[in-house]
Amino acid sequence: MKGSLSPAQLARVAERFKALGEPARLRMLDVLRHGEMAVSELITATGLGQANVSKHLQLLHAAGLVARRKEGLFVYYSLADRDVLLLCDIMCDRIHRQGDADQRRFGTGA
Amino acid sequence: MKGSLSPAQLARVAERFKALGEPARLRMLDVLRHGEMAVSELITATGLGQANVSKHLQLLHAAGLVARRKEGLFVYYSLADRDVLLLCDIMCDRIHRQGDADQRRFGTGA
DNA sequence: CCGTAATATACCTACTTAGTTATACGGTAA
DNA sequence: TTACCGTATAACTAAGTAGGTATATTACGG
Repeated sequence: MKGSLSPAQLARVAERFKALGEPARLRMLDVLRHGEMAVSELITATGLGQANVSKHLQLLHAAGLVARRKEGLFVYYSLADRDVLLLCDIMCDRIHRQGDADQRRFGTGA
Repeated sequence: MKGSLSPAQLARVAERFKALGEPARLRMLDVLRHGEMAVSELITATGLGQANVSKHLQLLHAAGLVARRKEGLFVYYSLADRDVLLLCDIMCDRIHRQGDADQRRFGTGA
């Protein structure tokens, strides 16, 4: 029930959705589906720059979407909980269902 | 399965999450839970400016989150489908569950 | 036709942010 | 200690965007 949310809570909900509203971050979360991963692995897996990945991870962590674990030189990140994937899957379902209906606004891809 | 999404589809998923990542738009969607509503009603209900509401509605419509219906001078907007609320409720659930744990980053609320 | 109401859009300003490069921090190994 | 590796952060640029005011568009009533 969204009506029971204070403005601060509303802002937190928005913060989290906004964190999901970036293709690079969605890709990182998708990569993390395979399990806990160090920053350097995410860099390799996504092809993004090191500083960029680090910043995205800070943001995802602040939004409570990923968890951190330090071990020596490495910092391992993982999905905070299964809701993260649940949200993504619901949204992806919509994409698949609407499919071609949406493509007209994008051409055939790219 | 996010892995099956093309870059274009990934961008669409991000577009939709981003559309949800704004408190003003979340409020508008929340208001629309009561049913179809004209722009002027949304302006009154949210207290936002007319041009601002109109722009937010265009964005929500482009993201496929709301539906439009014209009738004379009025344009009625409504939630595109129940997934919109489902997503919000899942996210709100997280907020409620994590509750105080998150508040420490925000003080007692603004 | 003209005036008016409801909505959309153009334009502007201030703010946010993705991405980059360079550098700082923290931990390890020699 | 010094050198090095993994990660974080600072500083900057460029692009996006929320919000406002003013104007355009559309549809109705007179």
